[in-house]
Amino acid sequence: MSVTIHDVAARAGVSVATASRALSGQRGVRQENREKVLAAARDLRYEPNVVAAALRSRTTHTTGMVVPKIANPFFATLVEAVEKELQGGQRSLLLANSHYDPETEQQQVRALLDRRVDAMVLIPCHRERSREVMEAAAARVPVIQLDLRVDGFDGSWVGVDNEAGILRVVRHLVERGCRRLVFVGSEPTDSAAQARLDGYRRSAGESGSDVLLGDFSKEWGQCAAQRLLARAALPDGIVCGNDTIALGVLSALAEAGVRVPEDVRVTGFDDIPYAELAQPPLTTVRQPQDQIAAEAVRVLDARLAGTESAARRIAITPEFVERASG
Amino acid sequence: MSVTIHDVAARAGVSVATASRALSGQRGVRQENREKVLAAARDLRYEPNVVAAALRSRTTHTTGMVVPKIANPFFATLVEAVEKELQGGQRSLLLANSHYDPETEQQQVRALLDRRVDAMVLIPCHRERSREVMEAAAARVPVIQLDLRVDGFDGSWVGVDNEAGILRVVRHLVERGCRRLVFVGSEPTDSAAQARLDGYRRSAGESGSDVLLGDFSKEWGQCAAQRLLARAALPDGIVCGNDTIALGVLSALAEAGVRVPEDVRVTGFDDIPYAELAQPPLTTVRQPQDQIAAEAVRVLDARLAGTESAARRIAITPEFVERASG
DNA sequence: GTGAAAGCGCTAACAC
DNA sequence: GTGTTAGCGCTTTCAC
Repeated sequence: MSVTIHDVAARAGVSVATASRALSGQRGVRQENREKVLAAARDLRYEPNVVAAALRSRTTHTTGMVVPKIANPFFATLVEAVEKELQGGQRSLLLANSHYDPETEQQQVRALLDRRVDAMVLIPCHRERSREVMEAAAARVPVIQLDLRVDGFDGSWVGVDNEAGILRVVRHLVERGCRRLVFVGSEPTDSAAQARLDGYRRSAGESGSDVLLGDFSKEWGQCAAQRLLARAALPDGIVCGNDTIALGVLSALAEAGVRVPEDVRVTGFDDIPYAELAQPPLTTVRQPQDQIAAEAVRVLDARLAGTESAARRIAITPEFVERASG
Repeated sequence: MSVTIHDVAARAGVSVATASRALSGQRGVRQENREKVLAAARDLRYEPNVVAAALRSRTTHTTGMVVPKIANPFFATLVEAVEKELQGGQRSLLLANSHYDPETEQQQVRALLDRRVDAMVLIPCHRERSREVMEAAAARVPVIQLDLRVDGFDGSWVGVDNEAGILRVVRHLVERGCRRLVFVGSEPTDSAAQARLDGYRRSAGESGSDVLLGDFSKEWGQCAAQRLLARAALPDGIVCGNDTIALGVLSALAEAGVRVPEDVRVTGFDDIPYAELAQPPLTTVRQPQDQIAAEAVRVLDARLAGTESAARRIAITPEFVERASG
């Protein structure tokens, strides 16, 4: 069979306890013994069984993460950033996808809990229907909500101030002379969709009621653009709920021969890598994903260390990025 | 503490052995007892400790995956597809990122091995320098190489026929009248970069030697386009190593006022979701990621079941997608 | 079909 | 500082 800590201890001429201490870098082992153990481990090509360690120590050094859709570059970038933060602390990432379905999300969270993750990074796919599972998770391990959050749930959250972002966009468009705005966004099933819609309604004056709601896909962007093209008059500014929608809108407008920004200005949200590649490059609102991920892991670490127990809400003000489209 | 299988067994009035058998759905338990155990588990809200089960049974029902860059939508889509396939078999995905660095890749694979994953899905970031770690991994658990592979390593692989894809693109451009082609791709550090470059060199005739090599980023696409613009004469066709490069090329050309496809035709590879949104929409080669992921999991399952032991090489012919850019 | 008992490989008390 | 010992919670022989 494979070599165990007993073999290492025997070869080093110490007990398994000492071997364990030396291997896990604890202090309280004589330097000479520590070296003997490490040498023995190397010689025998010892590979620690972290499953056994996890069973005994009740910590798996694994963090669970559930995202609505990995293929969305915005979430993928977030996953990458979280993975990178955890990596620094020698932890692994157990990843699951909810496909924006609260029931799948619930199963996934349960599976992660069964696997005894130490902590969880969750992007709850529904403002309301994700509450139950969030509470269940938070009752068992430290949980941080990333980007999205559950209404009326008293848990920690890190994300951007979505309303402020949209306000900034609308102000910009108005300053550029836009008078007839329209919002193309997602049905407010998740908290970001809700906040962006709220922000638009509050800041867009008379245009505040002109709103087209679907989901956060490029297909919806294309579809919404078709509807706008079918109107008697085009708006002079299209505020999109995210970049993917905006990219869809842009492609449909280009196909119809509408000029951006001359005929109509278009804006997005998120600043995904493809926003700057659009023709024209997309004016948008940048989410600092590395910062969001770093804060999230920091909150989790504080909870794990017992340093902090109260729920934290960290809203980062996003950065407005002006490009040619708006 | 939390409720264990002993509590469930006690409440059901059976031994832990019977409880274990009933809970894991094994046959050889009287129907009546099975139901009593299941009812007890439900009443007590029993949550199995899969860490303990894994220690004893030596299977974690977890698959490890290492990708070069999660944020790349091509890889993200692959991750999503693999996750979906595993999900069907009640398995979880431990995900890691190599950042295209063989040393990081090695650490990540080691960490996954330490965590006793049952199998691994690897996208080796380097044709040569990933060999050592691939061999180490393959010696311990079933491993499948996805998309990329290691030169001269006798392990299973699932991906597309990259050469065939490029051949098809070049043929198309030549049929459209292109005579002065150029290839903008990545240095052949990974197997796909190599195969695409080879395919171009073999099929592009006299243009076969006109090649600009960098990496698979949009920044490189933009940079390469600048270099082409600085030439005395523009080529009439730009074959890009992937879509991200092509999107970068397209944006730089648009900024310079070059018309696509009138002045120059541009093609990509992968068919990421943003390819069809480009202006003009990008002609490219589609990789059937769902199919690739499904085949990969199937190969792994066959190895785990002991049904198959020989290395399998599955090359899927990719589909040519003609759009306006080429 | 069922139960008793023996570990899986490790860490954490506790004694020295 | 070090060793002995007792489990972590489960699955899996092996008897019956």
